[in-house]
Amino acid sequence: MKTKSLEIECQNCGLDSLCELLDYGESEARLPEGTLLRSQTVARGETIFHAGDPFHSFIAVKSGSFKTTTLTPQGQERVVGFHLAGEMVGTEGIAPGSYSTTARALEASAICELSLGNLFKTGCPVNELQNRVIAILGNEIAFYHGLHGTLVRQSSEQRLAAFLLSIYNRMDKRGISGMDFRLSMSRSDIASYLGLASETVSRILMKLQKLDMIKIRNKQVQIANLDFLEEMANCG
Amino acid sequence: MKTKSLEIECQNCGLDSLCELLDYGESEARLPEGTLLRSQTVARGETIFHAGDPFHSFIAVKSGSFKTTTLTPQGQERVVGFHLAGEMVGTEGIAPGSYSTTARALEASAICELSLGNLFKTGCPVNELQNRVIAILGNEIAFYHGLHGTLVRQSSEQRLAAFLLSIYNRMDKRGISGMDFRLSMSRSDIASYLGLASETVSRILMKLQKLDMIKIRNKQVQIANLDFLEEMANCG
DNA sequence: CGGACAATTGAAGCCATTCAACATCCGTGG
DNA sequence: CCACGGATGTTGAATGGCTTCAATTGTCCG
Repeated sequence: MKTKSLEIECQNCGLDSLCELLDYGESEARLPEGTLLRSQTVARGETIFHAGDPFHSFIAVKSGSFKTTTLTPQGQERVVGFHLAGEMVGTEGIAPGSYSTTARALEASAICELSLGNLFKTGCPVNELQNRVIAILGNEIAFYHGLHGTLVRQSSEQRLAAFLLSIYNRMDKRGISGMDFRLSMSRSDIASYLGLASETVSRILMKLQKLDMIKIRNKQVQIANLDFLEEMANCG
Repeated sequence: MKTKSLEIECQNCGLDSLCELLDYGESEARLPEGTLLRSQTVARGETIFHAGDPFHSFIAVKSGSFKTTTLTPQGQERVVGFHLAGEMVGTEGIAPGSYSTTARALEASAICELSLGNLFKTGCPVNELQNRVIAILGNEIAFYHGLHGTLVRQSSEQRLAAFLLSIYNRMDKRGISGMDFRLSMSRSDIASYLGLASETVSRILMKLQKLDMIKIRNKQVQIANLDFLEEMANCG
């Protein structure tokens, strides 16, 4: 692609509240080896953890994007999440102690890792650290909780409109305009995520374009009428 | 109903890891007033918080059950969660600082409340307390995350079978046999939760009975063939 | 006992899937 | 740089599942 993968600012990253406490200023040198791994690059298609792997660190997407998938009992992949720049990946593994999904890069990406095991050996104020972990987890709960509304609506148009809006909102929240973005995932990934057939995703996207809500060219999406899109997501 | 609402043991409650730290033994007297409110009774139909209310405490269901709902832009209620004895309610409000749902008792119930504001004024070991809060939140993330698989599957049979299984598993986890239980919510509540029409819920439940997977009489459900039910939830 | 509400059942219509064919994109190697 | 081939995306037609509307039955609570 011609578009360079944009690296988000630390201040717009989901891990920032922890990083800030750990290493802003001169303190980074005091961290145990391997505690904070900045901007590890990940090639397109590469996985950063597999379902069943032990949970080992907090991971935030620094640039690019990931999909998380589970295997159905029949052995086919089901997409359960997309993770954009600035967002966390793999938080579902914290309490069980192991990941329940496999995370794969949808494009050339970069991640930051913060090791949980080493975290509490640092000399930094643990109270504050834990409070910020609690805040991060609370945000994850709120996000996953809010998903219900967008996934369990009958009309495929509503679901797809809501999906596009969610990407718009998530990018906007991280300080990047979401009016124009690239869908790094395939149509069938979207279909799997929303519980639709990939053909249906194609059809609806074309329809949204005919209705002048979006302009879509391959993977590039431009939101043409935000209000109209929101109306469709809400009302049908 | 003839069936008496069963109060779960503290050791099977989602809040227990916190309560244990706070007041087992003789320490309860030292807690600030209103920190821990044990077994507040809630009448059927009563709400314990509304969407938009400020988050004020960790809430666990001690007995009975609740539904959490949001209002669609058209003003109709959408069920986004059911909360059984031993489970937490309202955790989605922690990070935003306000609830995004309204929680209503589906039957005569009881809850325990643990005030977040007063929590850290106690003389108890805050580190350990925070660690347990983190564990609780992690569990919530894992639960909500796992929902995706059961909600986003096309066949209504699969969704309903998975729904019944989830109740079975959740009761089992809390030390109550889930082979025989009472559905405290209405058919239309289930329908709203799963994104189906209430008529479809009725039809599928009757069909599951005809297939000898369950026995159902009004709200009373008995699982007759667990393996078969699991097979349907997984394969179709 | 009666009335309101909830649940079941039937019939018709629509929407999404499925299967199939075709078009386009994109990386690869000539 | 262009041609090629596999992968991905689009489009069409037919089937089937779920919804909708409607009527009936059943249940709960005054």
